[in-house]
Amino acid sequence: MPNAFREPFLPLIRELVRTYQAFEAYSNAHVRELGLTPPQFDVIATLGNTPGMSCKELSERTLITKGTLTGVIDRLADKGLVGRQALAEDRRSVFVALTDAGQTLFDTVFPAHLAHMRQAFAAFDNDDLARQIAELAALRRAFGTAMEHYKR
Amino acid sequence: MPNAFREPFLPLIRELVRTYQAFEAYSNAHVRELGLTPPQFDVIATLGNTPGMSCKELSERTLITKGTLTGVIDRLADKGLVGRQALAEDRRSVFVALTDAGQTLFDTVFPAHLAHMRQAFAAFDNDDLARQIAELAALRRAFGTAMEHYKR
DNA sequence: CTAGGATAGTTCTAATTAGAACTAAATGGC
DNA sequence: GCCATTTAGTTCTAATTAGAACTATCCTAG
Repeated sequence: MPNAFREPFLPLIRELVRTYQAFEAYSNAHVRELGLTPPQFDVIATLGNTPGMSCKELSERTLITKGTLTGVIDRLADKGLVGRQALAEDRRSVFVALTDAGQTLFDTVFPAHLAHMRQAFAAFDNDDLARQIAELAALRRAFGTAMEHYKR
Repeated sequence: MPNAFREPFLPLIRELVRTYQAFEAYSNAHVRELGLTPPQFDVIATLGNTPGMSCKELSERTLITKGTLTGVIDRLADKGLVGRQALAEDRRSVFVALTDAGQTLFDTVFPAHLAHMRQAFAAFDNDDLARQIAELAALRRAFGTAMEHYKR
């Protein structure tokens, strides 16, 4: 959203959007080479080395909306990578876990992806990372606070 | 993409994703109230106060891919907000500009949206903004550099 | 205990996304 | 001038997105 009006925050918005897109481009280039879509990878990564979890928890952890998550899980189930089970203690809930094939895939692709991402961060030390995290957190909180006021 | 492995950059990735999503949630809540989708708003904002431009330039400025842009422009044209024209000097090109109705809408919604976004940044001074821009730019360049090496 | 309200997951809609395929047009090396 | 290559925009596919509607289930106040 360019166009003048001399608002000093506009360049920051632009930088945030471009940084996020650069991240996605870099991360997703690798994920797609693994034969997965980005959301599919997120689900597998989140389920990896866990006994599984409810759709609700998976949605919260991956930030994928529940409507979309159903489709993502469907397609992963079709690939034989995840399985669904009813939950006895809450019959509205569905328990989702990696299959053996899914866990095997996780064991292969997750370390590879970490190595891929690590390359982008090679030039940053821990102080750099901590500083960037703090700046982003401040920004995120500002949007969250503004959102609370807006919804009022 | 949670899961241990103790990689110090993982929290930064998470923060970037969450900050971007917080931005989108805040920005889009307002845009949707204006009766537009986020990409539609971007196109109108980009075309506002300009004589118009080619699809290619519009795509570059909004970061909307050309396949998607065709659909976005189609729907804006259906709303009577933009018009298309052939370009005499390059017959492959299409020139896109706001209609009078589109420019009127821009004159109404763009300042409103700036005011909306300004609220989120109220607590930041110009030094804050400059610092955040610099941190994000460093991060973006790191992804860009890693991407160049990856493509090689 | 009961009923109203909240919730989990699925289904649905309109829109968007990446990227490929395509056609028409432009470009530039030879 | 010719032709191979590149490019602009459209069309297409599979997947995803936000959010609403829905059904079944759970929770809690009275």
